[in-house]
Amino acid sequence: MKGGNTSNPVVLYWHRTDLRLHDSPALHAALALKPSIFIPVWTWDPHYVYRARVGPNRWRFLQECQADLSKSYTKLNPNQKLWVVREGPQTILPKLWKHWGVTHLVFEKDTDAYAKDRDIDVIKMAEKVGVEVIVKMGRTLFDPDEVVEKNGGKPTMSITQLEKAAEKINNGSPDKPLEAPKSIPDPWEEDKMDLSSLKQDSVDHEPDFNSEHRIKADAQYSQLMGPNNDFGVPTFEDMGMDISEAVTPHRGGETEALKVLGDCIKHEDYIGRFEKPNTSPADFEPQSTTLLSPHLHFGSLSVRQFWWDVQGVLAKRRKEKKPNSSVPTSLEGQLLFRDMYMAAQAALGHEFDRTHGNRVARFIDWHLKTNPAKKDGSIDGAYEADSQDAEGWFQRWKEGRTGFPWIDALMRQLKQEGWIHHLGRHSVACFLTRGGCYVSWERGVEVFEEMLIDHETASNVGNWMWVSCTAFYSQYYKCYSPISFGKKWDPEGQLIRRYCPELAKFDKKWIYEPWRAPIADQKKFGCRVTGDGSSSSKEDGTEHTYPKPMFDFDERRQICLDGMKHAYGVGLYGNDEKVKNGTWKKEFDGGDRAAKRQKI
DNA sequence: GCTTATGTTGCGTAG
DNA sequence: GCTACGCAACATAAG
Repeated sequence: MKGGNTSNPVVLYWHRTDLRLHDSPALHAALALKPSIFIPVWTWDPHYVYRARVGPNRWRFLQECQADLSKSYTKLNPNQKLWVVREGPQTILPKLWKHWGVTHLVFEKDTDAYAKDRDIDVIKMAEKVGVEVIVKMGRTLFDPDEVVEKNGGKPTMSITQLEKAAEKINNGSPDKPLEAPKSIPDPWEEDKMDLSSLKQDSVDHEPDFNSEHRIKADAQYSQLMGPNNDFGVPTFEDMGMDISEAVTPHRGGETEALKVLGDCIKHEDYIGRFEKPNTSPADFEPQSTTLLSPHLHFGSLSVRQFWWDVQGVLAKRRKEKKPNSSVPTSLEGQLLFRDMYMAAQAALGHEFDRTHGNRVARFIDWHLKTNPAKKDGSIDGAYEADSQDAEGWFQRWKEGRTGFPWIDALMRQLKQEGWIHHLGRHSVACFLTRGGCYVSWERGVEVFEEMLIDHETASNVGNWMWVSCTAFYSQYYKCYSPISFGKKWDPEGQLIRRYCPELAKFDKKWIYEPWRAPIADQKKFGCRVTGDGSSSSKEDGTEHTYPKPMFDFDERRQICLDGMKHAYGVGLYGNDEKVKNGTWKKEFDGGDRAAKRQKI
């Protein structure tokens, strides 16, 4: 790679998945160039804005991360901030290189399949015009590509595989965190920073996966430098969205992330004895886990900082002869799972997030399967509407009106707060797929993608495949019950009372199964169990209603179990020819099994 | 190639 | 409140 003017480097730092100053190997490398000019940018990419499913809560979290980072830059240098430009990186970056006389482009490595393609394009363009590119890994404990290589080129399908691969990289020890910079060089003077003379490339507003959240036309791309021409962080106003819809109590930003981490680390007993299966999915205020996952997603917290802070506590406890929990249920184990999914994603690329063509995804004759990719390899998100029942169940699941209070409370918590406990995710995911609705895990992935503030493609897709027994895990006969699983953690039904307030007065005897309460009791508790929970089914008057269960769970569990057993017996995977050409149906009684399943 | 143990986190029932 | 076990039984790694 030919460098530009290396004696006076003009460094463009491209923030993406690293909204922080602490422990950023890429930022460290950028500043090590001793830039004469340093410009940290964020490209407000139409691909993410329109083609990723993002709900109001995650937009808000992202904006808080951007605003906090911008403020931190300004604190170190009053001339600095995060410079947000409104255009796709593939078109705006070459214009910026030219306009600002950039010699070096520096960014953190990404594992996402779309991001990888995008970065390859950008690197090629940079090389063409003599801009030197520096890419550093910093998003995971270990470089996912290196993990894959040490795993024999195969996706990591168990935590043991991940650990063994990590052992070969650095004796299983991630790099130590780097200090945040103490100073930041200047950008160009105001006149040269101004981009008014640049022509903005046209932006494809359609399809807009997030249109349902827009209350008016958006003006995100009205000006390259934003509506105030100040490179400011986009607002809900710009996006045509209503900020009052973003009701999550969880706050974004590096400052907040480091504060939460610091508070967690102080509780040494909690850190040392942490076992995920023993943390309650029903706890709120405070939650039973750290809530640091959204910060890991946006990079407002470095995962290696988290890892080594935890290691510090564990070492201290070992010295004090206090017991520590172990992988995989410990806190370290949770972070290793994240790396495991990242490496699986890195190995599989575009195959990873769908069934079709996926070599590790079992083929199961789910309802509402994603349609196969078009000839050009693209998928438009459409799915096969093979069952009206399943479509209805899917909508009721999504909206939290299945008639099973434990499921509905969790789905409403998810929608309101953008976060639910991992075991709560298991519970609702099992219910949608192999333990209730027999709907494809691909539908669940999309709903979580939209709603979760900590949405990480690798972990989200990986966990959906896990829980649906599509990959990673295969004991489909172990099924979460929407009644007894919640009861075990929360016999009083506090979570249900909070998120399904219409049931708040129910006796604990009925709170998980309100349809079984005698009518007289329902009247006494001020809530009738009737209808399907849709707005049209609600009776007028002051009395509350809660929907009847949408099916008999025990019956559905049996039907699902039978379906899974058959699919496992057939043994097809997503990359099988029969899956690709549709002849899989012959193995599933000519495609009749789905029809039979509905009639039961 | 065989057997055996293990695998992030289940449920329902019996004692 | 706790533990043990049947459930119906897969994939993978280790020996």
